[in-house]
Amino acid sequence: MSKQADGRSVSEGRRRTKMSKGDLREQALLDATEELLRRSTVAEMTMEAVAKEAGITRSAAYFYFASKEDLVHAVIERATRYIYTGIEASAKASDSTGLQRAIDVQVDNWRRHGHIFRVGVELSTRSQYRQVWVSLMEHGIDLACQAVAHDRARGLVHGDPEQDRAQLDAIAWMGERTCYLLFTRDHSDAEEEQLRITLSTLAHRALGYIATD
Amino acid sequence: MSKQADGRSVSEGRRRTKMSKGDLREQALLDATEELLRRSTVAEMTMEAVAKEAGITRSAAYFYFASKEDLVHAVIERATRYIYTGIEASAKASDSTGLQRAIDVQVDNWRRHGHIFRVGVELSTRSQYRQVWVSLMEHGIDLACQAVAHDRARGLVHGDPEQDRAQLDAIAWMGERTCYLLFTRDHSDAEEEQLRITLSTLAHRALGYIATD
DNA sequence: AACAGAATCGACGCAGCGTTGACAATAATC
DNA sequence: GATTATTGTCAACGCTGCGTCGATTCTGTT
Repeated sequence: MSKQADGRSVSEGRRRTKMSKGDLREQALLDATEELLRRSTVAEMTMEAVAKEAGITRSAAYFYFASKEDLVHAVIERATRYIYTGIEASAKASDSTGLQRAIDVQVDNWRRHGHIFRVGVELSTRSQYRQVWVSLMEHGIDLACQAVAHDRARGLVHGDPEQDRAQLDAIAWMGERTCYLLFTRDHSDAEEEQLRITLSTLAHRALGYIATD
Repeated sequence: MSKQADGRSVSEGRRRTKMSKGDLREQALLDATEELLRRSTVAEMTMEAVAKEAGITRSAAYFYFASKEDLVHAVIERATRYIYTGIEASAKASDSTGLQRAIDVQVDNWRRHGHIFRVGVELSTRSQYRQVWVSLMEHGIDLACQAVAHDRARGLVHGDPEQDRAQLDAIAWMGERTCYLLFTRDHSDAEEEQLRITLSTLAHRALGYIATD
């Protein structure tokens, strides 16, 4: 669909890569898209609307992004970069377990970037883009894995670490799915908290954390 | 979108409900759709193709189903009815726990009806159709709940049953998501077995089943 | 035979995506 | 500052695919 091997992002029309005035338009398009996606699904959102919101013509938009999907893809990538740094940052210590923190990070990210994550999930049903979403998840799972390993080193976990990866994999997708369902409908703070507790309890028990609940 | 309050299914064009020759065509359309959906996503599948496969014109198809989504919806409903009966049937006793059986049923259903389930997941990102899929899942969760209650009565589970429902909810969606990911890509039998084990272990530990692993 | 309803089809309108080619603005080079 | 290349813009076009309509044929009933 687009190049990815070379330096730059997956999404460019016929544009050269060089700093210029039009880069503002590119940003404007990304902003417009992200904004519109807050209230519509990918299918509902139209290029006409995006272009209008960004102050240009629909066809002009195709100068910057080769296709609608590429545009959406770019929005996700941009958000992803931002989110990644957030994940690393919150790896600082606290009194709770590393696993607990990993779960908190996931739920927090859904709270803050739910509109983007929602789009990621939607797009992940298209075979060409599934990998984008899966990769993002796997990055999170890697971090969770490290957190659990660290917890083990602190003697917080019993049982063998053989299955940790497989379990965390399943747990992460459980979090994704339940968060998706919660954050794409009206819900109370209490429900969020309840979900956080459920996921936490479940994960700690499953991995063999010594009881503290 | 369509009526649902009265007797019949959600999907009818302008057709009267009466047994006739054209009912065969209706079946043919459903069959054609199910067949095409084995190899395409909903978005990729075209009404032209479905109609051709069923031996009629595209516009003729609209005599039977008001829209493409309604047609797909009908396919899911038909399969769902079939699957429901299968679920009830497999509630017969065995040496394993009820929870184990519930998980086996889920994985088995993905093995057998994966192509339909995949479509359900795809369609569930459309707000109008999410409920269809959620309802199907909830039906399964209800059964799993009963199974666990029964296991408790047999003394297989310790801890309080307070959170059972919430936990099973999360566990079910974990199963859905991981099965979706596995069954929509090439995979070996071993991977299926591994998934089954992971889900099973995780669920039993989380709910407080007495250790047998 | 006559009639009603069931079923079929071709043609139409429409939304939305992506393309093209001509043109304007901006920057680079001399 | 004039020439040229690059960057950016847009209107018009073509295309696919969905859903609709009205005219027409088929089928069974009285």
